[in-house]
Formats: sequence, C-alpha cells, structure tokens
Amino acid sequence: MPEKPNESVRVRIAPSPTGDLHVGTARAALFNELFASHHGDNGSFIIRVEDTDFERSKPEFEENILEGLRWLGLNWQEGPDVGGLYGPYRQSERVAEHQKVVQELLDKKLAYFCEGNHGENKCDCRQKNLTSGAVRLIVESKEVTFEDLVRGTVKVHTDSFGGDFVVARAVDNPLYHLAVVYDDEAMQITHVIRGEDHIHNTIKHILIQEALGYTRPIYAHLPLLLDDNRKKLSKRNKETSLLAYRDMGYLPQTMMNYLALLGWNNGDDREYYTHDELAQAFTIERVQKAGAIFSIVKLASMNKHYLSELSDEELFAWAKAYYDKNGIEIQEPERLLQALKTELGRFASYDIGGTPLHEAMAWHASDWATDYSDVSLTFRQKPDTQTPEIKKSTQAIISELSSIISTIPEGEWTAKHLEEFLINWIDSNQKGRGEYLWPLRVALTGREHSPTPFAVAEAIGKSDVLRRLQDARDSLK
RNA sequence: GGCUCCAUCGUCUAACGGCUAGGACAUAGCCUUCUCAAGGCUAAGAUAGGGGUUCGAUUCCCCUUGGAGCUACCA
Repeated sequence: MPEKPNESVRVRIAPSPTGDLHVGTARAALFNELFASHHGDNGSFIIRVEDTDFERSKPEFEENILEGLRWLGLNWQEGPDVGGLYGPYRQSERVAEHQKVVQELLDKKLAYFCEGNHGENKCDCRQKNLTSGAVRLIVESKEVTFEDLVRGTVKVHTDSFGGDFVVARAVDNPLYHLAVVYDDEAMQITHVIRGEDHIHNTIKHILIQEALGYTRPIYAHLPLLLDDNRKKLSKRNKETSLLAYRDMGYLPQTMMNYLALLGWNNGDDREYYTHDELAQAFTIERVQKAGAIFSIVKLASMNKHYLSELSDEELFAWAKAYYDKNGIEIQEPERLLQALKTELGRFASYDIGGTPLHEAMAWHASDWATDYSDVSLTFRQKPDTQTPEIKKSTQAIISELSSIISTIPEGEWTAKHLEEFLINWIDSNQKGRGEYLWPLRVALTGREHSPTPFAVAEAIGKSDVLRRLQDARDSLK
C-alpha cells in the first residue's frame, strides 16, 4: 500500500548556464523531478537558472539545459520558460531583491564591508567600518549541524572554513550563496536535493538562513557520478553533455532509466522502469550514499533494450535524427525502416562497432552496389584464399541460388517463407547450409557480419536480390 | 594540509542482526547457428583489514587503510 502524500513539496534544480547540461545535473534534476512527481499534485518541480556569473553565463547554455531536460522527459511546473507564481526564474532578474537582502544584513550588523583579498588569513575589516566593498557575513565560532535525508547527521565547525565569508561582491552584486538562500526561501522550496559536492556550501547556506530568520529546507545530498577513475565526472575524462548522448544515439528513456539507477534502486532486482513507474517507486530513503561510476557499457546494453521496444515510427525517427544531423538525405525511407528492423538488436547506438549507422545501413538502398573485394563470397574462406577453382564453384552456387530464388512468387516473399523454402531446398538436396547461405548473405549486404539473408532479402525485395546475386557472381570472374 | 563524506563481485547494486551473500551489465564456456548479434544454459567473480557488541554480524560501534568531495569576491 503506497503511502498517501499529504504535505506539499517544492523542489528545484538550479543549473548554472555556463556550459551544456551535464549528465550529473540531469540526474540531480531527475531525482528532484521524481521526488516531486512521487507526491503527485502536491509536488512541484521548479527550474531556476543561476546566472549570476555574468562572465560565464550564456543564453545558449540555458537553451541547451532546458532542451536537455525536456528531451530527458522531465516535467516542471515552474521555470524560466513556463513562468510561475514565484518568478522570475532567472537569478539575474532577481538581483534587486538580493540587493535588499544584502542591505538588510548590513543594516542589522550581521555583515560588514570588506576590501582586498584576504585568502586564508582572517581579515580585520570587521573593525574598520568601511562603507563599500565586498560584503562579509559575520559567523560565530560554532558547530553547525543538519540532518541529511541521505547521509544522516552532518556536522561542520565554522572555524574549518575560516568563519566570516563573502556573500556579495558589492551590495548590488550578490554571490551564489546568498542568492540561493534567498531564492529558496522566496520560492518556498521545501527540499534541497543536490550533489554531494554541495555539502560544505550547505553549512554556509544554513548560516545565512539563520541570520535572516529563514526556514531551513530539508537537505538531501546525492552521491556523485564518477568516471572510470572514480573521480567526479568531468569533461576531462568522459563526455558529460547529456545531449551529446542523444546525438550518439541513446534514447531519452534509456538515459532516464540508467541515470535513475545510478544511486537509487527499489530494493529489488528490477531494472527497467518508465518515468511514471520511477515516480511511483522513488523515495529518497533508497538513495545510495556512495558515488557511482557512469558506465557507457551498461548504458549501451540498456539502450539496446529500449531500441528493440520502439515502434516503427519511433525507430525511423531515431535514425532520421542521425541522418539529418549528419546532412545525409534519406532517399528510400520505407526501405531504410525495413533495413533498420533487420539490424535491430545488433546495435546499441549510432555507432555499430566502429561503423557509423549510415554505413552499416548502406545496403538498404535499391541502387546499392559493392565490389566485394574486402569480403569473401565463399563460406569459410578469406578473400585472399579464393583460388580460381573456389571462385568457380562459388559462382555455380550463386547461379543456383538465383534460379531457385527466382521461382519464389512475390506473394510469398517474406523472411519466414524464404527461410523455410531455402532451408528445405538446401537440406533436401543434401547441400551445406553455410555453403549457400553465406554467399547469399554476403552478396546481399557486402558484409561478413550482418543480419540473416532472409530478413535482408525481405527488406530489399526480390528483384534487388536477384540483381545483387548477379553482381556478386560477376565479381568472381 | 584542513574539513566533510564514503566503502558488498571489474561495474551498478540486493540482502533494513539470522538459508549456500542474490540480480543485472561486462568476461569465459556450452547450446543454437550461414556470420555477427540476440536468445537459452553454465562458470568465474565481492562483504578492504583489525577489534569489539551479540547465541549470531554485510548489517550496529571503534580504529586502521583506501577512495572521493570541498577548501573563490565561480556556481
């Protein structure tokens, strides 16, 4: 019996538009969204763009972030693109309010102006009574404790980070810590679910909240996504842009499912979930504490699974996105779709063992041709071991195939029937299956590794099959 | 260095003191087979180490070791 949610929860993701949407940010967004969705109508997921770093923030990054979150399949109730009652949802548009807060801290003598860079050293600006400069919050020497939903009690002494810290470059130029605290209060955020790398920031945030008399949200720090060296996932070692994975051929349902399972599980062996199933099952109590390596291998296997579940329309759209992106025109959409279906289960992305999708699919074209020089048309032979005698016998086999295949009526031209017919013919004539099926398959695809000739034959049609057999035969002369 | 967090197969993880530590991915083998996949079966593979508490620790506590994160007038 699932518990009935009764209290409203408001959570947010606060990406900073200083780069493409990072998979780690996407996962944090997903966990927030699942948490909100789990609470149904009582849950709100909010996007707030933290663009107070004017130097590095760029509109195109904001667009990339929103596009990525949309692509992933997340739903948000409030954000810069959809608005909401607690807007604006871009921090740069909220500086006037932040400025008031900075002034308030100053007026209440909870903060003071400070000049110069003080680094590690304790600064003495507090005694100087300056009237401009950076604004530093007064922090008393004490232990700060908070309850983390994932980690339990976290305790940090304010001395460990030097006490007083800067909350604004100037009265009208607030820093991240202050902006976050004010905005979370103003937007009535109930739960702050973010990466573990924010744990120390949380202490500072609590200090600001206490100074201002704000409500402390409930914190949950997620384990980090790691690279193969167990370091925080970064662009140095691995592709970190979510949409780059889309462009490699990973499906949004794959990414969502995989990301959800990185640091969360339902306590059983289940691995495949839809968004709604995840939302139904998701609880922060089941979030892992240890960091998790982002593994492309597992991602690929999951993508294979989801690819095989696609409808014809979805599969075609998946391929079309690749062709469009690479500026390749699809001449014969129906034939391409049929070809894709034969290859399904053999690829996990747009890259098939080093071969790009359009090359692997080249055989679908009705005018496809190859010189067969890199492959052997003869079973159990390499291209360079084909003596004239071997070539001759392969020619004979191909001729035989052509004549029996030409007897199959168009109405019975299906992979299933072709298989029954050809296997039966081969077996009843005491021939070797490989002897015949290998040359047939290579003649149709030009590849030593490919789908079965029956499926390929159905996809390209009878006349094309006969033409390719002829071409293959001619190549052996 | 200081502060904080973390620790089950190679990887993601299950087992909220009690069956032989389970599953998935990856790996290997076998079956199937025209190839590569897929599929089926099987194998190998983990509780970091040491102390406690307990009738009994993967599980609770401590120490050690190891790893990670943070350590900005970035976010």
